Amino acid sequence: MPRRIASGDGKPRPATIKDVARHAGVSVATVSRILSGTYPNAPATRSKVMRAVRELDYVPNAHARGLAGVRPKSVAIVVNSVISPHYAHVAQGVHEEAARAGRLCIVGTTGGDLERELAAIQLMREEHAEAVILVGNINPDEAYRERMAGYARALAAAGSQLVLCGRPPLGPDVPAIVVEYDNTGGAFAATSHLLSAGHKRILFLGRRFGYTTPESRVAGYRAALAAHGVPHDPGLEVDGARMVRREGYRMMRERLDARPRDFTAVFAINDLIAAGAREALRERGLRIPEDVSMVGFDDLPPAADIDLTTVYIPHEELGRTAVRLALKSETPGASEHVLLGTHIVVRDSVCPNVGEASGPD
Amino acid sequence: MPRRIASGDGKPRPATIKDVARHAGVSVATVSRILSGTYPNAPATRSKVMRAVRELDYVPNAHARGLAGVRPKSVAIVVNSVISPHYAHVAQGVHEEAARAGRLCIVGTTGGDLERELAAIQLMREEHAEAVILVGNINPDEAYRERMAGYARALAAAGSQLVLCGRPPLGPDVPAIVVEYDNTGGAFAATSHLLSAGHKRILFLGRRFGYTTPESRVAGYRAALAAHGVPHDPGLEVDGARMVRREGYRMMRERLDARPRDFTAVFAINDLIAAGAREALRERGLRIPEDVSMVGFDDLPPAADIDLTTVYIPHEELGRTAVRLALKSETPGASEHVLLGTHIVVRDSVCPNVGEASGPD
DNA sequence: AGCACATGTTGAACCGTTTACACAGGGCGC
DNA sequence: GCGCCCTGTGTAAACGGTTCAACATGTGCT
Repeated sequence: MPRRIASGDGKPRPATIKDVARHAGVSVATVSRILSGTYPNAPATRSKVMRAVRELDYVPNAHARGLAGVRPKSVAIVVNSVISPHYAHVAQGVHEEAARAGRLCIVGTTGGDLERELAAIQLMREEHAEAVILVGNINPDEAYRERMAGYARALAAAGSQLVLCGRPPLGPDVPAIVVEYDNTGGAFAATSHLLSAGHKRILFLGRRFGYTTPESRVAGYRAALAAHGVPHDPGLEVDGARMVRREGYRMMRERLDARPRDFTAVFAINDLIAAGAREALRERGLRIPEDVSMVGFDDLPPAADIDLTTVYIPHEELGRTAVRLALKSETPGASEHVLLGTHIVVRDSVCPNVGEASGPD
Repeated sequence: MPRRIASGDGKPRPATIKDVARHAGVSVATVSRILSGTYPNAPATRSKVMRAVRELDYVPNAHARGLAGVRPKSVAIVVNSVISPHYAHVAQGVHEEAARAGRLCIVGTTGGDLERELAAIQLMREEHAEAVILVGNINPDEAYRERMAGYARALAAAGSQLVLCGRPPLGPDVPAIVVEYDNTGGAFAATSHLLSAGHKRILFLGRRFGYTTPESRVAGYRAALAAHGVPHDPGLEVDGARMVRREGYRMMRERLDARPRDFTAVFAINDLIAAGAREALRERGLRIPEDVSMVGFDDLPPAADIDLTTVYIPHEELGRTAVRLALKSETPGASEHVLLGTHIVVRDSVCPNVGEASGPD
């Protein structure tokens, strides 16, 4: 039965190491050493102390320990949102690996707002976490680079390892571990898959300038067209804003409203966009894959539900790798660059193209 | 240009409040008071200090502050998994409200394992977070109650407010804020919806004994049958293990393998189960809603994709309310009980039943 | 001129832990 | 019997903030 120490005014307060020391009849140093387990100690003393710990229900104070120079057992992660499946899966990987190493996770969300991201990092500097993992797509303009580089150096000075996850390096002189996945290769494979089925008019849905992830995927799309000797029509690249289902619906619907259909296949920049576009096509009586072929990107839950052929990203592996590398590096401020592979997952959303090279109708 | 203090060996180290004080030519007490903003101070001093803070890129050390008796600005949350949509949405609500209040979130995951949950709480006690929010379904046996009650009191003693989110109270004498949603009412509404369409043989998919959430939903199902004067057939309640898609598929598939179909409608305990069951039905050539009507529970992403009528749970509101109530209560150890409403969301998965009362065939 | 009083600032104690350093006592070789 | 190492323990000084009590300084009142 744990008994709580009563302070002067009768309110219970958590037991401290001093209480344990008094209870066990030893000094605080002895208690500390026995609990840390890294110093020689006599079995008799040890059992006395452990009993006191149990009886008083003592847990060490993380703040005091942190102050005393022990790096806190925590990993910080900054994501756009925790309900966006990609971020959630990366976060899951981070949590798994962190839990395995006995670490807690400190999570900050940004809603895609750069200022909120920087504010979160600032708060995390105060926490002195072992690692600060920034995940996801970003618009890396010059001002951002400047500020983030400063934060990177500040984190290194505070002893925290910065990790960029699915985001390009900040520059050669900025200390950070970078864990990326192969966007361009995945987009190349997806586009090639459609091209091999005979499609030549492939709509790219969700282009977005300035953001690294969409740009890499567009690059893969174009490279595949070039490799197959299919002419590139910029008119087939549709710009999108947010990477959500509704936006996919909007893009496809507006496209179909604006002009006759001039494509036989769609490469959606991610599965959510694909799901939205699919809905807009269905409203027009167009079915997948009979009338229109489609490939997505991400291989997240909606893909399986709608039988979508898509590109698999090792979401959780990204998170796990980020934590592993960060905890491995002794000296914060390490630099490293890892690229994880992607691959295509074939389901039932692509049919051979039997129509005209320039499209149906 | 922030300049970092160089320690003896040349390595940069983060600036401390002493550095700021020296740089500004005042005492540390003055710096502390100006930064906390709660004491009177002269404008001239203030600007001197603020300039020093900027120039040295000073951020306060959360551990030191925590040690000095200021409650850390953080909220802890324990969930089953961060990729399970329900938990993710609740967590999103927690994050939103926490971010609004300038708090970081400390997240622990359990994978549904009670020991890991208790271990996470133990770690969180060390952190002295303002609130510890436990979310989700649980199997509250007596041993669990005992231990959790002990933890609740320990948290209260440490000044942290315990919040149970979507989980029943631990007992009258255990200090905790409880935020639940109306499982029974939602299940009643869903079942009534099917009954009103003329269905009398309604399969309940995903019963699970001992767990609070499934039990409340079964209770709502039975109450609706009783209210409509429809006899209750225990043979229509199918037991499930985990609340995932695969399990829904398994249950429906085994049911259809085992005996002729003796139901015209399905009430799935959640949307994931519904999605899996739908797949198994489709493999048998049974379509929704033409051949079988179906209602789910949760109103999470898969539901919209498969046009599923379902019961809406205020996931994010649960998280927001938990944080709001926890931060509101001055004295940790407050007790409160809130019940949030649910309502049915009608999509396209229910048809009027035109067959026999006892089912088709 | 003397006093009360508000305003700003400071020195120092304190929070709970780790750890460098000092030291006690026992076994051992000389 | 003496010095030595070895093992285990204690003392006290950090760590970086907050805050209480004390103290200057300036202002208005008698």
